[in-house]
Amino acid sequence: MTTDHAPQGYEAILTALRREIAAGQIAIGEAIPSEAELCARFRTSRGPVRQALGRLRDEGLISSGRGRRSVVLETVPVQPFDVALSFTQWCREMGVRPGQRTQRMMRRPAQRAEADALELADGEPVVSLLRLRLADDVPIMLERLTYPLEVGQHVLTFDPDSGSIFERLLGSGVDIHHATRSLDAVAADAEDARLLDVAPGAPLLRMQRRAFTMDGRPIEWSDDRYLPGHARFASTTVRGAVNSLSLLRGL
Amino acid sequence: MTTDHAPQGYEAILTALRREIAAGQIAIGEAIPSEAELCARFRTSRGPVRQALGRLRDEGLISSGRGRRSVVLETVPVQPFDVALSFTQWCREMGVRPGQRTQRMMRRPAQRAEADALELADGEPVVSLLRLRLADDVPIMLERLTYPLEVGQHVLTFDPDSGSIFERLLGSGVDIHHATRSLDAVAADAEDARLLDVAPGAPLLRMQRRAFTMDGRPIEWSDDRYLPGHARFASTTVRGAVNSLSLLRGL
DNA sequence: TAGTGGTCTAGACCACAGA
DNA sequence: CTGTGGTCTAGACCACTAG
Repeated sequence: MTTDHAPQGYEAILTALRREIAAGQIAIGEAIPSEAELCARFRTSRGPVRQALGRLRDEGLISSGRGRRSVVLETVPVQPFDVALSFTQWCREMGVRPGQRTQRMMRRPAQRAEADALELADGEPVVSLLRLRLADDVPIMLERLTYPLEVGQHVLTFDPDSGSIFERLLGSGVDIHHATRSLDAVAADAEDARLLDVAPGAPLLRMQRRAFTMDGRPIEWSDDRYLPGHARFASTTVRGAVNSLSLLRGL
Repeated sequence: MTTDHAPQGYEAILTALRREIAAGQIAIGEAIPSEAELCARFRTSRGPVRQALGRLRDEGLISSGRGRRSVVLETVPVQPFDVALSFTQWCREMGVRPGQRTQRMMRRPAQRAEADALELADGEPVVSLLRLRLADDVPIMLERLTYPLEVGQHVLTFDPDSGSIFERLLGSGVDIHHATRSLDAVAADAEDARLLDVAPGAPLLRMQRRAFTMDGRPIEWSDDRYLPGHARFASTTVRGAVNSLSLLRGL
């Protein structure tokens, strides 16, 4: 669902700068052009220029401050929303071939944790999947997905081994607007161990996710368990910018 | 290092709205005042109002879009920079009593991984600490901190059981400007197991962090291992907003 | 002191959602 | 259709940094 038209307005400035930084045309530690120079180059006023620079700052790509030139930081790449939610998109971005082996797909009554997460009554029907995800044919992650029936019907009529459920849902008009994620570590249970080919009790990195529509209805609940060493999560925090990763107390 | 003066300009709008949302004066799912209303209320133009709203959007507190009113989301709290970097600050925010039991503090030559992370030559002197961190006297996290000597000297002349190293460094004029963090899961080694009181091999949530000055010099390298169940990391991602948590390939 | 980025003003046009 | 938020313009003043 990524539009690949040449961006206009402040997004043109944003992608141009992002590209130049990524390509190393502006080295780490070097100053980017001043706002005045960017205004001239893109024939625009300061508004759009500052909008683009603000985004780069929030992403941790540059550092700026009163009186100083803005400077390129050593940085962790920031991923767009789609990549953040879709294993398939993530693989593409990483240059590996995404794969999946669906273990189970079923319609059944919601268990308590699922009902809570999806804001359903206990026992209401949900669609649940258990899929092993592969990168270049190597098992990397085990995902347990749960959808309310209304959403899950689009999944039931879909071959889950054929590609991205996320893209399928978007194509079906399901509007995923925002998501919350929680990261912790768990010991592999028997099923995890068998499918990911590790010893029972081995440490796994778990990401639990809830996805919502614009009006706040939960439409997906997932429990993804990653093999450490094959995947990790990263973030950059800059003083004065937004910091979207929080440390919370236990469940 | 948090200034507590009454904020001015767009920050006044920001904190006012944040407070109202936090206090539940605007319930989840409800619309916040329109931009025009906020302009009138704060006697300002759209610029500052939009600056405040943009921040709230990036933080995942509200959702907005063309033609629609902006709406309060169910949300994960966003933590300021200090809280994100300081266990002591985090505990205060969470309403628990921070504690620490320093196991080791020493000056020694850098090991290879440390030298890499701090951009030092192999064997250059560093200051390293091993501290068990407690919340309400319960062990929660084991931290291994490493500083280049130049920074570490401020730590050596400090009683590490007396409080926050982060605050000590800020007070010594060490300017921590940005940080990168990486999250994965590891099995507890013998030392971890003994200090955190778990079985060897038990899963731990690991956060590795590098902190930098404004000009990009690394000034801290840390490896924090959290007991799962006592702490987890969370993030909210909103379509169109910045997403500062990235999934990366293995190390 | 000259130039920078941070903030603000007071307008404007547009795409879109909801009544 | 009206009002909303998204974007843009062309100015302005300020605090600050670097030369």
